[in-house]
Order: sequence, then C-alpha cells, then structure tokens
Amino acid sequence: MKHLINTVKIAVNEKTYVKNPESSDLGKRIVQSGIALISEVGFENFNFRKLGARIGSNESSVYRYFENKHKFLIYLSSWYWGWKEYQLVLTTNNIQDPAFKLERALNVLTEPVEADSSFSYIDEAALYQIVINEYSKSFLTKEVDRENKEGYFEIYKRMVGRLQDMILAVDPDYPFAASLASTVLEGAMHQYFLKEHFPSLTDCSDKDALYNFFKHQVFTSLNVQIDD
Amino acid sequence: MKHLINTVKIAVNEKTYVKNPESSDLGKRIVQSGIALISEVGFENFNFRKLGARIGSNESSVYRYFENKHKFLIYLSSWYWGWKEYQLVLTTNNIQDPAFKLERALNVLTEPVEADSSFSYIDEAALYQIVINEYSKSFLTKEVDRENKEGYFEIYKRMVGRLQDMILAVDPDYPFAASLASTVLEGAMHQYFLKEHFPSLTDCSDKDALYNFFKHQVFTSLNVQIDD
DNA sequence: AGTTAGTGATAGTAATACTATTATATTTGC
DNA sequence: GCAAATATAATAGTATTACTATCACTAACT
Repeated sequence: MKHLINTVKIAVNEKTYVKNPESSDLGKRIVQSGIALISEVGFENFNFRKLGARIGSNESSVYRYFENKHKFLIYLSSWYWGWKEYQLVLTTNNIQDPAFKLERALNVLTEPVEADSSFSYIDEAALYQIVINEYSKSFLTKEVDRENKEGYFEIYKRMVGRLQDMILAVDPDYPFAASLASTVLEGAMHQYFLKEHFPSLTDCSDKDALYNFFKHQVFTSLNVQIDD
Repeated sequence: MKHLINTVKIAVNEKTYVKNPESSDLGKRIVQSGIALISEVGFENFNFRKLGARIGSNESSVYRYFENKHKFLIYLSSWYWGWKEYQLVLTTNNIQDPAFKLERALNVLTEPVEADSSFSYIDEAALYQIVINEYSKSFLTKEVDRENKEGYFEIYKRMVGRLQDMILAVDPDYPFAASLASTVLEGAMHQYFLKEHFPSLTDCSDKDALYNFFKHQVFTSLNVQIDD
C-alpha cells in the first residue's frame, strides 16, 4: 500500500506501554521481534525472556517498555487496528456514493494484508496473523470491563462505528447496523482462520470469495442491488 | 427444556479425558464444580489445585480424570455442543418445510440457554457462559491442526454442517452455505458477548433482537421472503 | 565532573502445571 | 470373609512462568 503522506504515525493508547517503543531503537526492536516471535510460537508460548534473548538483550529491558505480555498484545493489536483504520479512511475518503463507499470499505476489511513500507520495522502480514489468532484473547478475559473503561479497545470500537455509519448511509432504516458491522469485522477474521484450519467450515478459499461473501451478506441485508 | 427420552447421554470424544467423569461420583463433581469455578474466575485463573480444594479432594485426583485444563475445556465445550446439537435435532426433526425448519434452527441457536433437568449435575447456563467466553481459546492455539485431526472439534463441525444443510435445503444455489453457517454460530456467541461487554457494538440487546438479526441476515442472503 | 537515563545482568519469589510416590480407603471377585 | 485390585488422597518435587528488585555499566547532557 502506497501512502500520500509519509509521516503518518499510528496513535496507540499510552496506557498500553510503560515507555513508548517508538521512542527508541530498542523499543522498535522489541516490537519488531515481538511480532516475529509471537507469530512463530503463538501467544501462549511467548514470553519476555525469549523476546529479550532474541533481540540480544534482556527480559528486564523488555519490562521497561511493556508491563506484561497481555498489554503487549493489546499494544500490537491496537496498532494493527489503527493502521487498518487509516487504510479504511484513505480508501473511502471523498467517495460520494454510499453503496460504492461501503463496497470499498468491505474490500479493505476483507483483503489480505500486504506489507506497508511506511512502517519499516513492522511486518504487517505477520501482525495480521497475530490479530487473527490472538486478538480475541485480549478481550475474552475477566478484566475486559475495566480495560474497556481504560480505553484499550477504542480503535477497534471506532472501526466498527465507521462501518456502521457507512451501512446506515446506504440504508438509514436498517435496524442492525452495529451488529452487522461487528459481525463483518469479527467474521472476516474468523473466516480467514477457518480457511487455514477448518476448510470444511468455510467457502472463502480465496480473497475474492471472502469479499463476495460479505458483500453479498451486507448488501442483501440492506436490500440493495449489487452487480456481480 | 423437556425431553421425550430421559436416558440420553451426550457422547464426547474419549480422548478428551483420561477417565470418563460420568463413570463416578467424583468425576461428576469435578465437572460440576469445574463449570462453577471457571465461570466464576475465568479460564486463565482456573487450575486443578483450586478445583481439587473446592470439591474437598486433591489436585492429583483431578489429573486422573483430565490430562490438563486445556483438555478439560475441550471436554466441557464438546459436551455443550453435543447437548446443543441434540436440541437442534429434536427441534427441527420432522419439519418438512425447509424455510420453517431453518427458522426453528436459528431460534435454537440464538435463544439463551436454560437449565436442563435431564443432566442434573451440569449447569447448562453457566456452561453457556464458559462457551461464550472461552471456546475460542480451545482452537486459537498452535496445536489446533493436530487436535483437529484427533477429532476434538467434531461435534462443533457437525453442528455447522447441519446448519449448512438446512441453508442449502432452502436455497441449493447459495454459494456460501458453510461460511454463512459458521458465521451464524460464531456470530451468535460473539453478539452475546458484545451485549454484555461492548453494548455499543451490537443491536442485540435481547433474545428477540439476536434471533431477528440472524434470521434477517440468513433469509435475505437466501433471498427468501420472511414475515416480520 | 556529576547527575541522570537507558540498558544489561543476575538473583529471587510466588504461582503454575504438572509428575512421582506413597498411603489409605473402597470395591470386587472368589 | 479376605485377598487383590482399584480409586482416592496426601505429600513432595520439578521445570517454567511472570514477574520484582537490585546493582553495574555506559552514554549523554549540564
């Protein structure tokens, strides 16, 4: 993905980190290698000791950037959603026709993630894998309500809100815009996961099928004609 | 829910346990108190030592029934899906009209869980909470492919298959029957979770709304007339 | 030159997720 | 009724995890 502006930064809730990892070389290496390590071994088998070793540093240094691995996951996924939101806004900006705008939005949300050279130390494709496999674990906890109050899920909620607005722009009388928006976002990740691990449970064996499935689902719900 | 038959047993993959918990009083207490404990403290804060203490027994005794807490979660969720499948079959059995049959199925899958007196030692409502909050964690692991091969997710997959068949009975040409079925099953749980913790992301504030959302979504996808 | 911030190394702690062993209680088979 | 088998309970031990605390070193800045 090419950007019009080269100096964009993704703003993540400051409470997710102790010290901003973007502020130092070590911080960036923590994020970069953290993404690689989690996508290799999975979040359960990931810890700060392994990460420290991987970057030729130490467990204690990682703790100076992130309180614990749960917060680290929230940081990473917030960054991802912020990045995705940026793409969504860029792609749909200035489109007047609500139906076409919604179509473009669904395309952004279902297309596979490509590397983005603007953020050199972040491997967006690996990060996307992490989000698919681990994101649910960041909110399926007993602390979800407190953490939600503290704003850890703001960006994701804003994404759902944006999609909801685009749905309502097409059909202001549709009564389930929030549910449809959250179903599409969650469903896109889930269908991607199923494709990899439970192929019999999905028809979305490629990018186009995934897009067409959700496009069909959304536009028939809104009772709007689509061109095939 | 009242049953026609009183001697039904839910068959769970034998590999999920070391010794069948249904075969002894202690086993049933492990399951019963395990459900209570997990729904109270969450799966992360749950362990066999706490469970042993709660049933006036010992950690080591629990290990004789279940290899580890991950397998215990798979056992519990398999039991839940087996129980839900049984309800689905009972409810839709002998219905000739495909659209009506699918409607009844969606109703079963979206309605809140009530206690079922046929399985005295299992609190189905608490178990449903566990499934909503923890089920994803049973397959969002690095071991998912191996465990899938070993058949740990068979019942859930069969459920998706049944719903898929009912969808195809209504519209044999619909190209996304598997994806729609898996989206409905996963989505129903997710919308329920959102209602509890992220109410702004859902319109399903009650049982009827949840049912109507998915009914609308499914039947408009299939382009079949529904009565509101 | 002295303070400070950032990093690295080591050690220690409480809890977790088990395994192994032994002891006791209960059931069963004859 | 008793021996053998089985089920359960208690204890101890291990490796790992998820941290916390302390100290030492270096670079930078004042």
